[in-house]
Amino acid sequence: MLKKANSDLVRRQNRGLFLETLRQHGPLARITLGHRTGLSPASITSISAQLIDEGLVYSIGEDDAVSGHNKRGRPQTRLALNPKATNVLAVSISVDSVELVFADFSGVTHEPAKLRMDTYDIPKEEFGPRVALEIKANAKRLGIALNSITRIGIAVQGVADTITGEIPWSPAFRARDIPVVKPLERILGIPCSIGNNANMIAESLIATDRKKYSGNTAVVFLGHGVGLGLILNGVVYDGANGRAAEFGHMNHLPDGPLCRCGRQGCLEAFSADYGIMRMANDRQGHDFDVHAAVRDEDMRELELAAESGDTVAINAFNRAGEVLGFGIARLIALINPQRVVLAGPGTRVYDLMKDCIWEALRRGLVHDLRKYVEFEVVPYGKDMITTGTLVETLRHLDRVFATGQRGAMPEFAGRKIA
Amino acid sequence: MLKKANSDLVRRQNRGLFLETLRQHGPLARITLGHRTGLSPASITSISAQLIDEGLVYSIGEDDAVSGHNKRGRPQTRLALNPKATNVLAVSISVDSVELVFADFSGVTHEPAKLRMDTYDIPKEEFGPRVALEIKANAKRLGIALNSITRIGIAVQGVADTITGEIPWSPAFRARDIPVVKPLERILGIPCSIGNNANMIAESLIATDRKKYSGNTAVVFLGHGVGLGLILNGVVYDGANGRAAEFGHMNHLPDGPLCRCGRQGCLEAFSADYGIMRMANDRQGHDFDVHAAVRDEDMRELELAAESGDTVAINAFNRAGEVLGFGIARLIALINPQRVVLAGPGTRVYDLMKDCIWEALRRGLVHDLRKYVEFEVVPYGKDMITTGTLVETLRHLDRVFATGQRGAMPEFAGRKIA
DNA sequence: TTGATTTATTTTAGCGTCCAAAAAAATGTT
DNA sequence: AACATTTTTTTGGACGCTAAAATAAATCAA
Repeated sequence: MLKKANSDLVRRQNRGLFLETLRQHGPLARITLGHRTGLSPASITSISAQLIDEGLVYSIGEDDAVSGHNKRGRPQTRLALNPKATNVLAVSISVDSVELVFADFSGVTHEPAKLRMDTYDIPKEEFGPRVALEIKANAKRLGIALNSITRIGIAVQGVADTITGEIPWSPAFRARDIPVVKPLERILGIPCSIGNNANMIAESLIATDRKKYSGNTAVVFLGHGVGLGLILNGVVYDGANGRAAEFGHMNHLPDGPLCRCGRQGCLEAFSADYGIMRMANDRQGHDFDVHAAVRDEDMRELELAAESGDTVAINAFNRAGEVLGFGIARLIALINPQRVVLAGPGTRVYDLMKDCIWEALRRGLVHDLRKYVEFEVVPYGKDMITTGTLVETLRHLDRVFATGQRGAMPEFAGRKIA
Repeated sequence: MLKKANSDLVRRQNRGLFLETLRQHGPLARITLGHRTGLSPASITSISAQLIDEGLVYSIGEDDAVSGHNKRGRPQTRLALNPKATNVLAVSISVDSVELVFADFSGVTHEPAKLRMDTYDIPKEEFGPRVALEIKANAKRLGIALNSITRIGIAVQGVADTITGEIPWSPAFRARDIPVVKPLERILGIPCSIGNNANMIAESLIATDRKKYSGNTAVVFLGHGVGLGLILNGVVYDGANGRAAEFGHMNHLPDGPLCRCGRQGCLEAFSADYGIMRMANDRQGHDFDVHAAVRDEDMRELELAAESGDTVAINAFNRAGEVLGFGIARLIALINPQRVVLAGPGTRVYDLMKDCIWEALRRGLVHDLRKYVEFEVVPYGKDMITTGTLVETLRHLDRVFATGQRGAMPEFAGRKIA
């Protein structure tokens, strides 16, 4: 259904386009902005005057060697996002650790603050306040005024409900339905949003190469669990309850091995670290505790064993790859993405899984569908999650600022710092 | 990524909104259009004057008892889509049959023309021309000038590639990659588009109850095959190659029974009519010809047997339901839709499958995801497919006409009728 | 019958945003 | 110093929307 359009929409959209373009390409001269956005020089002048006036954008002089344009004529003056316009914060939650990354409006980050926290056993109503406390302390430490932060993005390992702002289930917590967004907003008075790790990785991929990833892309995250970020028509897909893409808990084999979620035969029960470890230990029975976190060194050891020819270890990784392959086959049958990206620490052993993934794809997917999909394994950087969270958060702010009326941000009205 | 906005966009969007609103609600007075669209009376006057001038809309007098407003004051004059503005055509392709439904711009249809055609054995390059011939003949018979038809929508059982306009694979054809859109466009000189049945059913559901279905909805079609129409964020999802949602060929069980697509263990191999029939005949081996169409009377007979207590028949339907349930569980894990709709002739025996579907959902899906999804079985009307096709086609035209410049329709430029 | 009242539609005057074209600015070239 | 070149700003107008005023067309009430 279309929406009513008027000059307000035009302003919002073109200001948004202006900010987006600066964010993507970095500082640009007005003339270049004109080319990139398709707007006329006159409009660019007008919009930039406003944005400069509002403090969102500033002029960074002539900057000597503007590549390619050191000819004659009036020199270009480049415009940039004003770092001082506002600050944002990315929070990444995983087992026993919470990471905070502060950034300014131009996207420049401070050194990440990695906090150890006993997430697993913390009472659920204490978690939000505890994080809020840490945020206050670290902001203070870095000399960032709390009221200069206009938005907080949160990434979580596990299921994130983007609508309620809670964590319905996560390997990081024993408890369920942990409220995060509400307590943080209440205590800090700053708008928050939450999403899952895989979606954030998808966001960071879009940011690094928009053209490549902004079609229909599925980002499969391999690690302690198996996650999925879906980019559909250039936008990260959230589902009806903000809980889409529970790829790890997509059933592979009815009545298969026990999964952390309590069901049997989920993909994760084969292909996540604990599934692989269980398989390697040949312990299908209930003497294996699926809830125990697999220690990184144990996993490394298993990888080494496989690489040096241990058949039991190799079989475990092969099986993980096979099941993953069938999962991806199902995914492709449903979504028909242009591109499937494998990411996460689990890709370290991609070589041990590769052949089985492909064999499963051959067995489980018609050639017509398979042949168009491009596969890619991306080297995993831990910062992909916080980067993606920041990108998402800043883009949201761009849209808000594009309205050009602070009044259009109800969440800012009468905001007080607790 | 945002797009540049200007007054052109505003015009397009508001004219589109105007037409969409009339299409959805039927004839409306200007004042009501104002309320529905959010546009001011002045704008409505201006837009309607243009559309009337262009012949897209006309005034249908006062029409006596305008419900609720037979009070005093200046009477409303209602506006309606002008049936004479243009004509469209929906073509529905299935095994041995091609159906043509002509409609005018207001959506009023002529009696469907159901043509018998030996689709299965027709040489692939003859199919398009053959259909074109039938279209010409039937248009003539109905007194519809070919050049009054501005768009043709085609629905097909099986896989439709919306980008190439071909049918990569369909149970209706022995051949593969049957060109449809190109020959029709070449011979008739009319823009065509193609889609699959399940998507068209999804379109027709959106048209009947926008509010209910335009969130995230999955429409599962049960019949000779198993299809899926995905409505994501209110829009029917097509995938990267226009071939999304090959739900029927989503693998259920590695190395399971042979499917028509040549793979083993596809969902369809259990839950489509031929899968059920094979199971009932207890013929897992290769003495069962998966390519033979199941006759409707045989299927009815099996249904009757099951309903009167035949355990073999009951087991076949139960198994079909179980596999379908696991398929839906996987679908929900990936997409997290608000609503899952079962449609198609296969729903006749929903009662025989219901319990197994639910049991499979219980086994294959975490409760957290399951609890939010609403299930629905819609009575199947054969016309859902052509209705959906027409709706989709007319909406496309609305958008084209909304530009207000025939020049904006490159496909119309210099069009000649062969 | 006539004027008051009511409701729908059209007209008028003005606003915001965009854009083409002209003007101005700032530098290089000769 | 005059001209050339390129970027940016200014000017003047177009388009589409809207509030408010004007008009239209009916009912109601005396």
